[in-house]
Amino acid sequence: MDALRSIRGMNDILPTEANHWQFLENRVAELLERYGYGELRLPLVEPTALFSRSIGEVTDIVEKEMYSFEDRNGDSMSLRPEGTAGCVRAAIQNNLIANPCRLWYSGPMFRYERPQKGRQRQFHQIGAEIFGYATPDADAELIILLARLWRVLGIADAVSLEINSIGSLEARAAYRAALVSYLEQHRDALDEDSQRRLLTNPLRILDSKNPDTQALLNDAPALEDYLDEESMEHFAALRSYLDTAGVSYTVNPRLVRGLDYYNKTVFEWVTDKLGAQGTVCAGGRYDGLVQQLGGRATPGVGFAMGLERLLLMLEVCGQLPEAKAPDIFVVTSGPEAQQAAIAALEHLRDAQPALRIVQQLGGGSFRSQMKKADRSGATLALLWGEDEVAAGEVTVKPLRDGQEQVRLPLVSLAQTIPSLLQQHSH
RNA sequence: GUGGCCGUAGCUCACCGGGUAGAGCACCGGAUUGUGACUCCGGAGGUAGCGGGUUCAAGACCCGUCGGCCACCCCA
Repeated sequence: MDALRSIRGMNDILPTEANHWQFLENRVAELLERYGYGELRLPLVEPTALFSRSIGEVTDIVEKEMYSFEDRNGDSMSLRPEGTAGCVRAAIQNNLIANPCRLWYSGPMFRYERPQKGRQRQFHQIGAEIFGYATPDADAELIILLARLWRVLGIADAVSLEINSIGSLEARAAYRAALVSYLEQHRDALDEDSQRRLLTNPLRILDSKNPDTQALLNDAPALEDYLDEESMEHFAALRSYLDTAGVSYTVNPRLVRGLDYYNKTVFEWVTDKLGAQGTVCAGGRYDGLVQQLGGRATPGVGFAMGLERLLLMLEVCGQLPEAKAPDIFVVTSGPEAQQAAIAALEHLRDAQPALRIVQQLGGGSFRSQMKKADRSGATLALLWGEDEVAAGEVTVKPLRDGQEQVRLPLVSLAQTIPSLLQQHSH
């Protein structure tokens, strides 16, 4: 019988890697809490309509990338392809937006795409949203927080910030019409994908990777010429906050985003170190979304970062934490010694809860147990044999620095171990 | 959804249309019967992704399929 496999693009995270995940998740969570964000834990499955109404009916995400199905009641539901929609839904449903608030969430997202580097079908994001402030200081806080995060993670030199304003809904609609009208006159010069986007999502043509298309865009109407006064002021204020905070950025007038709900500010942190999937974190403002999803009109702004991509960044930048070796590896010889060791180790764990203590299971010759002790990377080996049991003692052998082993009375083990570890760790 | 490259031991990879498919690392045992690392000796581990075809002969060539990687697309 063929062994079953995980679904394509949905990967197991193995222990070594899980350490890296914990490291990253802990750093991000600590920082968000420091800025006063509260965690929200959200369902992985939501009504399909939540996503089609927020992300946009004709976006690729909704049209061909969602895992949608009917439950036994016949209701259409979907695995969430992103986090903002669910967060907004929860904020409305639980009336979190009665007052302004800062929220964050994390977890797996699902999109049916062809897997490649930095892109899988189940991927993980941490996102944060601010509700209730129309002012650009909210946009600035998020971006400044992120700049700090990259410094904390040691990847600040490898990412750069691009920002843009896509204006109000009305400004964007006017611009879209002008852009489409221009591009339709040059339809034949457009690449195939952009011709398709002309009908579905014309603004996305702006960040096409096709050089001919980009050349054509040089003479196209510019988004910034269509911006409304309020959006321009908002954008100028944001830039000034960033300047003051010392956050450097480039204004990319062709930066749009794939999701329909954005207005005014959009931003992306990008890198050239991850191949084709260079966006590590992205976000923007969505002042109409809460109302669109049935809540009282409430401005919002937020971001999401891709954890798989950030882990790749940490690896590239040499910022992953070292594997955790045990502090102590326990070797025993004979059944009496094993009995004595089990009892003694539980006392030690009571007295020193922070220690990582690994006991050899399944017996084996003393020699092979010692080999395992060495391979484990432990700082100290604790050795119990007949002699030690008879004497009520234990042998402590340093494994890393070539120092001599010592024998201790069992009763003093718990209090002596910390200084021995200190002394012999490399 | 489209295209390119790739599937041989747990891992990294060799091989050559013709003998029983190899190496390094890892693993197990021993040299050292209570002491790891360095060294030496031995061992286990493979239906060559799967299915079909060509051939006297296929792991190798062809087709299909599944999987992986990369790019397009999409986006975190």
